[in-house]
Amino acid sequence: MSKSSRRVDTFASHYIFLLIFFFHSGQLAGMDVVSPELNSLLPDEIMDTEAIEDISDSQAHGTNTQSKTTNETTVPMETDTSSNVSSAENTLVAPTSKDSSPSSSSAGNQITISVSSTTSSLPILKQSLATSTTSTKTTNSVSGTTVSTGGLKLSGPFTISAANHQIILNKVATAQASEASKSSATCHQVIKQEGQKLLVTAIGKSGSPIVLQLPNSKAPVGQTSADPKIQTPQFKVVTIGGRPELKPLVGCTTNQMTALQTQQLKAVQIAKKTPTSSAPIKFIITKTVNSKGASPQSQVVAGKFVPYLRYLLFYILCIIHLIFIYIYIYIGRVLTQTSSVLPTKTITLTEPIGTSLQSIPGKKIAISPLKTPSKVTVVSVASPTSSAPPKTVTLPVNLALGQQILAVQQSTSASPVKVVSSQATAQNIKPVQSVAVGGVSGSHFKTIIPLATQPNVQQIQVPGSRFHYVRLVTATTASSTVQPSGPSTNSVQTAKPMMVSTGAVRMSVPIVPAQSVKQVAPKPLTTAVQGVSTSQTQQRLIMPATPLPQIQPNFTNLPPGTVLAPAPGGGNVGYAVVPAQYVTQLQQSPFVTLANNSSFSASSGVQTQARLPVNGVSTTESTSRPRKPCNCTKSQCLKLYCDCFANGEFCNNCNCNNCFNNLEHETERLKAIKTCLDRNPEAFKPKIGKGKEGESDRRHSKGCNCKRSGCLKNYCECYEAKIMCSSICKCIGCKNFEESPERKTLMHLADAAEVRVQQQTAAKTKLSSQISDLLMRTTPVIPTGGGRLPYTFVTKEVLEATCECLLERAKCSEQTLQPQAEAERMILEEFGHCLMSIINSAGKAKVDCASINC
DNA sequence: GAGTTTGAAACT
DNA sequence: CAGTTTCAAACTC
Repeated sequence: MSKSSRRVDTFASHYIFLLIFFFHSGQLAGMDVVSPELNSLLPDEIMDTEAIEDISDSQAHGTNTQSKTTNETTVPMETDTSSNVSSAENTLVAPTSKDSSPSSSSAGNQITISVSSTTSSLPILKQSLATSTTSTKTTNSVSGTTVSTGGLKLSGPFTISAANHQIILNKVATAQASEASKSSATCHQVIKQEGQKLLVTAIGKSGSPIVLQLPNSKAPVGQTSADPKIQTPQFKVVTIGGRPELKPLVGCTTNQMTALQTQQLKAVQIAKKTPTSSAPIKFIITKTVNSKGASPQSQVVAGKFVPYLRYLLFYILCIIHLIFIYIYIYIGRVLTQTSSVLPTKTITLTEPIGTSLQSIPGKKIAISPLKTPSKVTVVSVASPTSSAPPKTVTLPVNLALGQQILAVQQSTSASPVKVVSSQATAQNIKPVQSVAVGGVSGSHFKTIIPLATQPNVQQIQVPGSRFHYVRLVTATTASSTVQPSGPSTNSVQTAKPMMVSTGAVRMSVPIVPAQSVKQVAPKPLTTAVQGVSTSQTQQRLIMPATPLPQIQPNFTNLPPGTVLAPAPGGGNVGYAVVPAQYVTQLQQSPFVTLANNSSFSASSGVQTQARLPVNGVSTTESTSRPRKPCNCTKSQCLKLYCDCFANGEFCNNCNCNNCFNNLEHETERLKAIKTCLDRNPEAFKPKIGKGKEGESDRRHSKGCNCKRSGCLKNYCECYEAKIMCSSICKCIGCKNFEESPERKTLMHLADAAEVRVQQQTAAKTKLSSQISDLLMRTTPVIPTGGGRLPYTFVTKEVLEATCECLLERAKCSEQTLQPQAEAERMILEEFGHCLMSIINSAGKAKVDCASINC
């Protein structure tokens, strides 16, 4: 688990602990968990409206008599974790007070409590006003009306059975419930209860859930459990536990949930770690919202839990709100820090028509907000007007990132779009699970915007690889609606994979069709946009925008920080590698460029341009050296005459005229790139490459053709690259070889000049530091007053005077024939007087200086 | 800074 | 592939 996840767990555990503590306190004090006033104040949206209505109805009916009997009898129980848990088949049914033979197979109200092996994590369930705090002792089978297991309380007829490391309390509504639970207190028997169920589940130390099940009594008696037709269509699950994933409550409960129910499940999950248990504990409160099969009896029973559930849900909601606030504060801080560099992006999303999503009005669906407050991922899905059925796309997001998804959906499709968010979140640890992409069909391209990092930085989920941050360079005018627009009409492009290799990381970026890209891009796109950046260094290699076959191999040689930019004009051009340092240009362009966020941040304000590594030589030297601006006048900087263009860079701060080497003329530029590559496929490859075996490590790939310069001037590319001419050079009168005296002389001169420059620089630096040090020593500044320190007043004259005073005192002592000890004392006293005089003088001078300054 | 030189790139 | 032209950097004054 990532740090962020752990942090969230800690964050959530804090509140959960308080919550549980409060519950315990209230229970032990014999108070109602939720007062009527508080209960009335609870917002209705906390709980499902239907469920509340059902419960209210059940309470109004009051047909269930079990609530009366709950207070009458309390069956002390004690959970024997060592024996009962181990016995998988032991079904212990305790006799209830009045209901003689409760049966789990009865269709009446049942409370099924599955207790894990340990009681350390027992939840407190107060079904009614029962206040018994007796510790329970689990026998083989216990039935009763009130059960207290550690902190757990149950009131009303019930049966308790332990099976499979679980203690099952089957609340028996009617006397019909009888032997069946005795005979088989396994989960299946519990499952047999039909109708609505209220499941309060906590996972104990062993991880087994504690299930409080309130089934509806409408189910016929003796009905088998596996009937899915009577299953409640909806559940509301509140899970509190250390492990984010939603584990099956009980085997029987899980079996009851069909796939449809799973989709309709609303889950709020709170990570928690019990202070008393090393293992994470999960409380799962499941409330059915099925209003069809509600029986009066079960409704009454469920109504008893309404205060508790309301209370619990209210606090959980509060916790969620707190976490959201925390997230937003954190994001706000991050955005504030990055807002100066990058503009924030406005993402407007509309709710899909006919969607079956949660009724969150904000058009944003917070998925598992409790997981990580550090990062929030917003997935913007701009759905086109295509009639393609929406497709639920699952994003295997890296868990370590601990991000969250604010899934926002824009879909004009009539088909409902499902966000399998909470469910997936509950089932998996991954905080970011799935995103529904409305209207997207067949797209494997997912875009996630981690707001915590940079507003425009997005992540591309590359299959088989880790997250790759990319960045959406949006248009200057943020559109409120995510509508793919642009002059480009070539929306269909063949997907072609690109291999980007940066060191040990090799990444395959599938180029999806432009149409799909448009859907994920929240900004108007003129064409398909792909950007991949895997490092923070800048790039310098320009790759052709056309889908030339010879281009793709070059991607393997892409330097880190390479950015792929789209062709603005469309046509047959696809992607081009643009310098990462031209983010500002990209930001203002209508194109979308994806790049490494760090590279963007690092290069946003830097005008220096990096060069490709030359034959493995580190680029740090060349990177630090700013590229010289070009002065092209006739080539429009679209030919290899231009160094910028040849180096795969945009012209920046150049002196060129009529420059086309920019994004404004990207079409022409791409055409020029294509032309150059047609002429020479290796035109943009570095000219200085590795030599043959035994030769120098670096040599010119083509060799020079010098005739007059003797290859000893910078006209010669070999000499300019500080390499010697090789056999492939066609130079005439070459003097750029190893034994060349001219070359040696030149090199010596050059070295001497360089050394001289370095020495001068070092000397200047040293001198400067010495001067400043001397100044600091001679005139130290008092930080507060700005005057001189007292010791600076101990000048030579002062020292001489002090010494004279001390000598005079010594002479006096000698003349008076004082003993040596007395003489020394007198001298020391005199020295003290001198020091005091110096200090007083310094103070006076300081005051005077201050007065003068005033 | 203007002019010249030079050689790579571009063109034929 | 060779010759020519174009071009911009390097160089000189």
